[in-house]
Amino acid sequence: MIDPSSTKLVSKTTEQSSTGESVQPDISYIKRIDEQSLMHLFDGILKKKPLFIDRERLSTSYIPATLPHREQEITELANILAPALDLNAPSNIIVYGKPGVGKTAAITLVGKELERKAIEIGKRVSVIHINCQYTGTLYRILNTLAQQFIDNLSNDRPFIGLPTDEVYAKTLSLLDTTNRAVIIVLDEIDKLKEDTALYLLTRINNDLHNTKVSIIGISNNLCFTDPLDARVKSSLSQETIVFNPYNAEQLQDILRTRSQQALKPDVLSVEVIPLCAALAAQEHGDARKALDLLRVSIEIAERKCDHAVSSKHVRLAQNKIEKDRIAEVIHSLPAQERLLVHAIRVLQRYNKHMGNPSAMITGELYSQYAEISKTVHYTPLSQRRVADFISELDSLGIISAKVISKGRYGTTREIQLMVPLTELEHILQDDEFTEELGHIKMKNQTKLL
DNA sequence: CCTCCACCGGAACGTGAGGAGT
DNA sequence: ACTCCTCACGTTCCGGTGGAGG
Repeated sequence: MIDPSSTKLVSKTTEQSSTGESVQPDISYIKRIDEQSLMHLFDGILKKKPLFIDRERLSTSYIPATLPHREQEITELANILAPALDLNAPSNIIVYGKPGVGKTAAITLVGKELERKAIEIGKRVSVIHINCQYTGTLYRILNTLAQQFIDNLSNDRPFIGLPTDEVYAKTLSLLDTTNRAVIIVLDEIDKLKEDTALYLLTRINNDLHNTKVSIIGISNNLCFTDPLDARVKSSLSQETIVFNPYNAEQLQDILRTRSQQALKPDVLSVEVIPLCAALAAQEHGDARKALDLLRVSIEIAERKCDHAVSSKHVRLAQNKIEKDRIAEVIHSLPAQERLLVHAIRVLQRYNKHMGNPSAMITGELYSQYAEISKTVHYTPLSQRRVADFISELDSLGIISAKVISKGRYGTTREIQLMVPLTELEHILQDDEFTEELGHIKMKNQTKLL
């Protein structure tokens, strides 16, 4: 976030000093801002009565000491992992469950307890968490693993620029220096880009003498093992644990427990927790969503200086979360994909103007995109590539793209904007292409009119 | 019933940036 | 300078696909 006023300050002062004359930058107006507003900038905020005691407790990254309604899964995990304390390799586990059902939290909790217990009884047990979304190749996984065991005092460095088999060999030698158990947690294991990685990792114990390794794979996708090699599949899923979605009542429990620790008493109206829970339960019982909703509701109430949070704040929070998400997604898109969003915007505006309620189709959208690209002096990408962008925008929830057959007139995708047009236009207001495309929209419309 | 359109979407491949060892 | 790798981004090719229309 860049504060526009601060950029103005910078540009003004540099402008003055760049004239070449030895003039001191005029800072009188800065003083004015200081004295008149900045001095009191935080006063009002500080005067507001905070509703939080400990905001962190409602953060999705906070891992509480207990996880309500996950006792059974935690016990199961602990039973399977217990052999690690005798330096035996526990069975490999696959943990399934939708986002926000406590998979990662439960495993982190059990992992920490396992490491603590190991220290207590004088054994070496390490639990290493790797997110395959960011570390999706064998090479990177090996590097991450190796880094955990590199002796800080030695000169060993992470290896880059070596053949993968050499990195594998070096990682093994680092792992195998002493008797220990290592549990590798592969979060979002379905994002792993190489099947060979799983093959090697599940057979790693054959190449080790002192260390025992076992794998915990976490996946949202129940079918992710389907395309895998049968040997990998059986070795990876020796044990399977499924985390079912929380229902609304369980979500209420979670929210109550957390808010008791996070908030001052009597801050929440009675309907708030049931409403947050119900809204999150609609989306596959996602506790993260429920917590976000509650936290943002409280923040909104706090900002409005309200003494209690009501359903009104929850609704506002729900809107805000969705708007922020869409805006963030669109702003972070690469230029070509944003040009496609502009094409959608222009077509949607045109259709609305013409009173034409029908959805866009791929061919139509591609032509509009190509025209817009040329206007801003970009080379339009191939239709194949743009088809992938359309799928991506669909999965991001910005549009809905449905494959339909128009019979003799071919197969296409019917594309509908899922964000209100005015909101999309608002989001694109400060986009780098908007100004240049402003007149095109008009030209296009008059031409088509 | 068959044809055929306008795409879909998988597969294979190319390119170039970037990082670090040799 | 070269090697060995990842990774992002893109293209071309081509076998489907499903229903309107002949």
